[in-house]
Amino acid sequence: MTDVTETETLQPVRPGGESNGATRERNEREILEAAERVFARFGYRGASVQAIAEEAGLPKSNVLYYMGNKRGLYVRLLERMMARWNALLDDISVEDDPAEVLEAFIRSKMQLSRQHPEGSRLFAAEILGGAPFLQGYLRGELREWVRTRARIFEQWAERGLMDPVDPVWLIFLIWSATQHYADFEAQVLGIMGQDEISDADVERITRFLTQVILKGCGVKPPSATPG
Amino acid sequence: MTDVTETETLQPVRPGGESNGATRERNEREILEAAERVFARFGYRGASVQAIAEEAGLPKSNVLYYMGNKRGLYVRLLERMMARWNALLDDISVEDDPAEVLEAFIRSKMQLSRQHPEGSRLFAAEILGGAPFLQGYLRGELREWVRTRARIFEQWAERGLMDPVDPVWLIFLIWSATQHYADFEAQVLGIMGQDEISDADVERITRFLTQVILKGCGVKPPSATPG
DNA sequence: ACGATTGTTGACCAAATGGTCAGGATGTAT
DNA sequence: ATACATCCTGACCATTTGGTCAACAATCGT
Repeated sequence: MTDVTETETLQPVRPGGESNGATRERNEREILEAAERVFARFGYRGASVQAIAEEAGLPKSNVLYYMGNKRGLYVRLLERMMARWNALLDDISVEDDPAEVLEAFIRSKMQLSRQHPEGSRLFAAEILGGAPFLQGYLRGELREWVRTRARIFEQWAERGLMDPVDPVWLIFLIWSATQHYADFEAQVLGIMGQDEISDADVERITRFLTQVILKGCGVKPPSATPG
Repeated sequence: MTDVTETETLQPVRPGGESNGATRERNEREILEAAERVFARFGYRGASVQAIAEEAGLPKSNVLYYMGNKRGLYVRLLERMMARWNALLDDISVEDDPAEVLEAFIRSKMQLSRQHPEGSRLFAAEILGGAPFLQGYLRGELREWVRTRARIFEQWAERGLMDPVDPVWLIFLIWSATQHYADFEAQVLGIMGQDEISDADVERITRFLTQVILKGCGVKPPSATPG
């Protein structure tokens, strides 16, 4: 493809074959997806390696061959979910438009719940159980993330761009409202009498949340900044 | 000790002993509370009867003596939680003031999460796992409850008392926002750097949610109804 | 005092749990 | 073809699971 000639001489030095790596990659991917479903449904303790193996269509031994043990598999899934999380935490600045930022925030969080419902539920189950594996993350990275956003919200309020609401609770409000459609999907479906949440539903919900929350916080809709 | 002579002749007419009933009541209460904690933390499958027994300070056999089996115990806890739920679902009418009703709704839901955090988490875990035991409730009672409220919200909108937002998503928004502080308590505490949510916090959060949601829906604050 | 109901619990069971391991199958590169 | 690493998996293990049961203790109404 590219001028990999040099690299080719370098890389194959790795132990074993390379298409083996392909097999590993394929199996690990399927195991991870199966495990995500099972852990999300039954929680860490309630999920059995056997159930994960069956979900993946593999013998239990094979799952353990790739993943080592149950705990490691679980931690790996949590880390993968945190990585997805971090991927959409693009930086914002006081100079940005509050309406645009908040809408983008709601929209991206909604999409994350939508695209990875099992991961979302896995995370929820972990927190429900007291976050035994995520204490550090919550009190570290995530806390810092919240703190920096909160400061910006406060500055916006000082500039009269939005009401002086508590920024942390605003963040919690957005999190809970968006996460709800993944975590409580069974409840939402049961009440709406449907068997799935359509893309159109998601779009409407996103607009609803954006409208209510922005208006509720007194955020001025995006406008050409006055000279 | 006291002049119980009369009472003794009257009450014991009941079948079996009466202090027996007291013993049963006391033990069942403690078992239910212990079980609620354990189920909330580990989910249905993840919770073991042994763990519940230890939490209650009783031998496993004794727990099973009172509760029959694990499934029955779990169902009983769910029903107890649904009963608490229903207790605060007082009827509302189109004639009521939207602001008052919505505030009361937010406040009572917040208090339910506050007073029964384990029950709240138990419910959340059940829904997370696909609501295997609550399908009927969701598609029946609860759905009907939502439908009647939704109609009233719509009528309020027609009368210009609030914006024409989708009433069902408004209900979900309130549910998620309030439930969040019980279900995601570990996250909230981790980020706020506290080890408990104080009464004052709850009051402030309630006010925040009321303010943002009412304003966001264009609900006119309570006022003396004009002529 | 006495029979009956209720409460208590250790011993026990088949099944499932997470995990190990030996031994073979499958490939890959030379 | 040979050597070597990866892949695969059934057999096996100690422990835990939900649940039963029989024997015993406590309390009750009479």
